[in-house]
Amino acid sequence: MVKKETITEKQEKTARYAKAMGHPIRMYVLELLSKQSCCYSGDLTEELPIAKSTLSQHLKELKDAGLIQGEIEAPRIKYCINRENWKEAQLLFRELFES
Amino acid sequence: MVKKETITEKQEKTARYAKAMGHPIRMYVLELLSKQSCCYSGDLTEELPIAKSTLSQHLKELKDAGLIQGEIEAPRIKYCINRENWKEAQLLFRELFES
DNA sequence: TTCTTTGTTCGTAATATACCGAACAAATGT
DNA sequence: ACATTTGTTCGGTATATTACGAACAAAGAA
Repeated sequence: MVKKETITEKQEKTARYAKAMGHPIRMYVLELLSKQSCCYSGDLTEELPIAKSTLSQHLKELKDAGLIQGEIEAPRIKYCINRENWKEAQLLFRELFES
Repeated sequence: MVKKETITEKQEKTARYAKAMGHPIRMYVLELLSKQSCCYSGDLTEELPIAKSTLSQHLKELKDAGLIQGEIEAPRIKYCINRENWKEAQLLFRELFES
């Protein structure tokens, strides 16, 4: 199975991370979580000028992209950076910029 | 004029760059241009599996985001990285990941 | 059990993105 | 002047994104 791909898997992956980071709200969340350990989405709802359902969607996108992870800490959910993928993204972007 | 902003200008800017990078085609172009000096869009049309009009739109987005710049070299247009903004983006992402 | 808290999912609407081919514009070549 | 090359813009369509409030689900508190 010969695939003549012009776009590499790495580029696809980097683009996927970039897309997830491509919104101010999500950037805000990522920066917050990368600095402090974790947070609850309730905290974010208070700080941010959006409905909780909207925030939920943004968090889902970040989760789907693998950049954050949620841990149930009833009755709330504690969100943290997904350190493994965060590191991967860090590396991908570093490679992109340092080339 | 007191503005209670939760999202910083820096985060907006980083998100804008990230959004522009959030597509495989655009990531391909950015990586190519960051490595070599410049290229012509005709070269890209041959390599990439998209119509030239579609490519033109992607290039426009990268230009609007300030990541690349086009220089007329008739009858073609030579595209290069916008080094100044590329550096800014590099810095913004480095700060994001290193915090 | 019933109420409250917390966050997701649903339904919906407005806007944005991605893509194509056709038409167009600008400049060079014949 | 006319044809060719190169890339943008236009018109259209399909899909994705962003946003909201309402409804829902899960789990602890009264």
